[in-house]
This record gives sequence, C-alpha cells and structure tokens, in this order.
Amino acid sequence: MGHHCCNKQKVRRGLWSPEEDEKLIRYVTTYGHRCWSSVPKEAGLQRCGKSCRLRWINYLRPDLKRGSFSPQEERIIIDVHNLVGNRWAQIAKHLPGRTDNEVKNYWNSCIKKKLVSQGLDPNTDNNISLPSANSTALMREKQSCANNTWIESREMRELPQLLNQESRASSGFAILPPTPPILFSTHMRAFSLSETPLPCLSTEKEWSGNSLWASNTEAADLEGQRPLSMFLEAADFDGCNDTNSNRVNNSSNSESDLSVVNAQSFGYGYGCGYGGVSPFEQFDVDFMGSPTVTSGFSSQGILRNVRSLDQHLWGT
DNA sequence: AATTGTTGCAACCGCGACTAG
DNA sequence: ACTAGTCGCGGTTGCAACAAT
Repeated sequence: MGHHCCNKQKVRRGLWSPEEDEKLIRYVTTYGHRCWSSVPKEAGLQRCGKSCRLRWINYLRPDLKRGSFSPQEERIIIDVHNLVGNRWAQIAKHLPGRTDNEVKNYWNSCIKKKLVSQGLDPNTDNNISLPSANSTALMREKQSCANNTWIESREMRELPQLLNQESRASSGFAILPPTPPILFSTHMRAFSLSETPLPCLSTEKEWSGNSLWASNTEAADLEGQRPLSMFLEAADFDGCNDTNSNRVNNSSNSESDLSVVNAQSFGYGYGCGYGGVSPFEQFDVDFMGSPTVTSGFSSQGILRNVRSLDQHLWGT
C-alpha cells in the first residue's frame, strides 16, 4: 500500500547517499522537524517523510552512540526484555544513545542466540526446561498492561516486586527480596549474581523532600535522567577492590564521615555486579568537592556500603 | 579464485494510536 | 463523532561484507 505521505510523489528508496545525509542533517539541524512529511520537500530530498524520520532517528541524530554494546547494555536489554517483551522502544529508553532498531537488531542477531546456546528461553530469560508458575503470572501481568505507559507507571514502582515474582535462579541471576531501605532512583533495581541482597528500590523518600536525600538531587529530575544519589560512608571505600582494576578508596575523599557519591547518568543502574563487571562503571562517579572519578566499585564494597547506609538511616 | 552460505544491520512495510479540523 | 494526515512502533526484508568450502 505505501505510505500515506509518499504515495503521491516519486520517491527514492534504499540506502541513503552521503549527499542525502548531508541535506537532511543540514535541514534538521537548522529548522528542526516539526512535520516530517514536509521535510523532504523543504530539504530538497526525493524521499518520503517517513524515510527521513527513520534515517534521522536511527542514524544521523547527533546523540547516537555508535559501536558495539557493552556487557552492561546487553544485560539491561536482557532484563528489560524479560519484563516487557519485544517492546524495543521501551527497552531503548533505558539505553541512552541507542535506538529501538539497534536494540532489536542486536537482540535478534546476538542476544537471542546467546541465550539459546546457554539453554535459556529468550522470551523469558529463564531456563527453558523450568517454566515457573510465577513466570506465567508475570506474563499475565505483562499482557494485561498492554499500553506503553505500563513500563513507566508500573515497572518503575513495582519493578522489584515483579522481579521477585519471577524466579531467575536458573539463569544465574538471583532476584533479591525487597527490603525496607531505599537507595536508588526509580529507574534502578538491584540484584546480584549470587550475593547477599541489596535493597530493592523506591524513590519515595529520595524525592519526598527529606532533606538528607533532597540535598543531593541537584541534577534535573528528567524522565530517564534521574540522578543516582547515594550516601555512603567514605571509610567503606577504603580497601575496596574494584573488579575493573580501578580503585575507589581515595582517602582524600574521606574528609567527612558521610561522603556523597553523586552518580549522575542516565538513571539506570545496577545494584550489584554482573558477572564480575563492576556495577557502576557506566556512571561518572563524582565525589563532591573532589575531582571526578570515573570508575566502578566492587560488589562487596557496594554491599558493605549499602548495609552501612541502611544501618545508619533505617536501623536495619 | 570462484562460489555458496551466513551474518549484521539499514531500511522498508503495515498497522495502530494520536491529533487537528 | 468522524476523517485524514501524521507519527511511532515492531516485524520483516534486502543487501553488503565476511566466512567457509
């Protein structure tokens, strides 16, 4: 049937030439794209608006991250896919600079095969031979939430609980039981390979005006851009080995009893390491009043800090 | 070196949702 | 309430590059 926007005129199809790219970039960066259907005409392109939009979103946008996916990104894709299924746009929202198309292609070409070769069901990330009643319950839950707002409204609030409903032991990732203390922003969840649980998440306290937490929320609370704020006792970093051979134990950062680690990134983080990969390596970790340290922390160190924090704040 | 098979990814297609008139 | 235009999404296709024979 062809696109509504282009079946009247003759349009070019197939791969974009560098000249076409240049025209589109020049036009969009100058005038924006209020209406894609008018872009090709005004930009002097013999393409349909839809094709222009796709080319811009998937390839020409300046904020795109090129190159291969990191292990962290891969893990995020697997985990979010496990929750929402083939909703690539939703998954891509958790991966700044990645497009839904890219995520979809990566899933189909790499992750799917990898999971199958590991004996995992790519649809659930669970062991194929061990379907659980809870998985079925979760699937029903997912299906009943067909609209796109679900991930924002339900997943963010109830992600930990949903995760806990689904046994992931067979995939080697144990989901942690929810515990009272809070730590991370809504876009985060915490679980570990086989280690002691980290707290599950909620942001109520963090964003409720509690001065302790509010004092460290300078970054804009943008959708998907919430800062990760943690209060950790600096002393706990001493001697903390980082799995990526970086160490975050700078005693010069230990000026106060309670240092602030303000990790501002895209707001999706992992409470504990995946397969030995440091959990926060994707964040720029900035010790307040100190030079920025880009690094990660060991799972053990984070756990100790979290426990310490919990003790400090909640007496648990 | 030539042919065939495989892979990764850019682009297309069709549908549903949304919106303005 | 209805319609047409547009947008956004997920599934699919086509093809270039690479690997295997």
